[in-house]
Amino acid sequence: MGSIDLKVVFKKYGIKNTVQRQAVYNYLTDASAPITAEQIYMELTQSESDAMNLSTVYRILDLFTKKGLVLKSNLQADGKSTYEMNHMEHRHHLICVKCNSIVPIKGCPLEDYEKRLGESTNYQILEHHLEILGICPKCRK
Amino acid sequence: MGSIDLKVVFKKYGIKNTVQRQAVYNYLTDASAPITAEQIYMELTQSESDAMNLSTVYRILDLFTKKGLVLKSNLQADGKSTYEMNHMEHRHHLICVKCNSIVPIKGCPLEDYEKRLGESTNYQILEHHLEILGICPKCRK
DNA sequence: AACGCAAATGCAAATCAGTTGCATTTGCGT
DNA sequence: ACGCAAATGCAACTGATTTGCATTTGCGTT
Repeated sequence: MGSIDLKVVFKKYGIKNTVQRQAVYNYLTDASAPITAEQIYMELTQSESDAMNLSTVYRILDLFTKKGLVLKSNLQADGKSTYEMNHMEHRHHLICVKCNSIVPIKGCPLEDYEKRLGESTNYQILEHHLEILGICPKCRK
Repeated sequence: MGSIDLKVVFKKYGIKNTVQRQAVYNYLTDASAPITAEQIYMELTQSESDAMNLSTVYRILDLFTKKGLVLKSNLQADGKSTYEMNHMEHRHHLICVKCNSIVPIKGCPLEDYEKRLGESTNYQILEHHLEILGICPKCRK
């Protein structure tokens, strides 16, 4: 968890080191699911030491997203954007609708499909977001 | 197109018949891609005869969505919601990151995959959300 | 064919997520 | 330790969507 490590990580990405950025980074690292800017703000603000302004949270999330450290998505039904760490390897998750547990899925079912889709539509396909919802073995009982 | 037909359709869904609702319904029926409330409002307001208030458009879209007549989604990166007729079939969309246009994709690449995934993980798969981002032919130039 | 009332609409004001301008503070290279 | 560009805090703003309330409209009833 050391702040020394983070300084190095940030430098690699050309991101200036600040306490606020470390707090957001650490919070995102610990988060097991995509979260909203508001959630991050609320949580951090509760732990006094990491209090910061909401607009700063937005600015940091935008920065991290631009630098490729974080993934932003708009899939939420309520229209709020969510953010999560970019684990670099393209990944999808299986979400249990009962217990909300999230499990990463091995492999991506869309690799070939994307190629074909790009050819048939003449779009330059850049990326995709996929989440699969279901009920996990434990909750099925 | 007939308003007589629509009256019947509405009644089937328990929707009271009004000129505004007919106008929105007809406009959505003719639209080939998901559109925003604003777009519907602008278009209808231009054709004098169908002029109506923006909040009415929102209310009608909410109603249609609740009744299952229309699908709402928040895929747009710019935060606007889009609406389209519910053709009852499971659908995904291709979103242009430059112009934000949205095009429905024929077929779902995940049908078989879901079945296999369910077997291998022992999850009961319920549904999935997928958005594919790219650059459309027009914007590629 | 007019009547009455609940539901729908118009309008303006409110709300909510996210953004921006600007004064102040902080990190980092020298 | 110094100085300046970049980051933050704060408050005001934006743009999409929602809401309260007065007015209007659709539709079953007489």
